[in-house]
Amino acid sequence: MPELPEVETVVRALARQLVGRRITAVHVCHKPSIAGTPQQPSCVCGLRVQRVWRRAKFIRIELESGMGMAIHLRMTGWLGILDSLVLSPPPAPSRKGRGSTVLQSHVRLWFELDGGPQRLVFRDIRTFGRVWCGPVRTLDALPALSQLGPEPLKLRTEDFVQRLRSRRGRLKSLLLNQKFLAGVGNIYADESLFAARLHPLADAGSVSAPQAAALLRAIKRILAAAIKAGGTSISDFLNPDGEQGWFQRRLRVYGRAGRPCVRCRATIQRLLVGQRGTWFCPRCQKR
DNA sequence: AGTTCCCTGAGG
DNA sequence: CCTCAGGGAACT
Repeated sequence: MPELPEVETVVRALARQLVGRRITAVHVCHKPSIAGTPQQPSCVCGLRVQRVWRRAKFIRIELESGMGMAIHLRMTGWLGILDSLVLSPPPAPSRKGRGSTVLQSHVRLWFELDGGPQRLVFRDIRTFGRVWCGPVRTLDALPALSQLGPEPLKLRTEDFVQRLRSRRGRLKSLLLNQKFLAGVGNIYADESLFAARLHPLADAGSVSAPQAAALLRAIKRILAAAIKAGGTSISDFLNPDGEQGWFQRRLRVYGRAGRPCVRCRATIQRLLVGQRGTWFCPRCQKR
């Protein structure tokens, strides 16, 4: 489930392999993956990749002539460069390998690259991911991109404190709201709230200024550590080279229902917040 | 602000 | 067979 650190991991790996390459052809095998694209993906053909960067959980690829792409992996999207592509059916349930063959199932579209057989491949098991192609200005104006809140790693404490304390509602829901803060998802919201000892159901407006400052510090520290670890691989996430991240070994509360809190040994509990699984320590995290 | 729905695979 | 995983658009 790619969140900010996983998308950053993808972007860093892709930038190395993709900048300077020219896209020569496009194949779309699953139309819904390009629903809402301003122009057909073929609009990027013949253009050289100039920059690969991240905004929130969006991958941005900028090409010559002011053209570009925006890609959202949602839960099960994967982006990478494959030397060969032999479209294969989804693996049988027993085949849980991480080998290169698995990366060739659920392929939704791919781009051919100049100077070789390599292809930029987008695969996505659950088909929630999207690829948008068109002029950079048009992509920037898409509602999902233009309405994004600030990047947490660039946000100043005083700005976050002010934003948070002017809002009402459940603290965790606010952290997941991409218009409020861009890039935090379910895993890092729970981990940050745990680190800051704040209850996921706390009312945002009732969080004190020092608590809010501590929360942003926790968010920044955890996101930075997860980027350094190459992201979290709970079920699906693999980087463009097909490798797992290792931040899942450092999760302190996410997915640990029924197990003892690493700080106080109370039993970690799970509840639903906005239909999202939410893990917290009932003793450490006060409302 | 809160709920529903989209989708496929894993696990009970 | 059932439930769960979850980002975000669309809905109430």
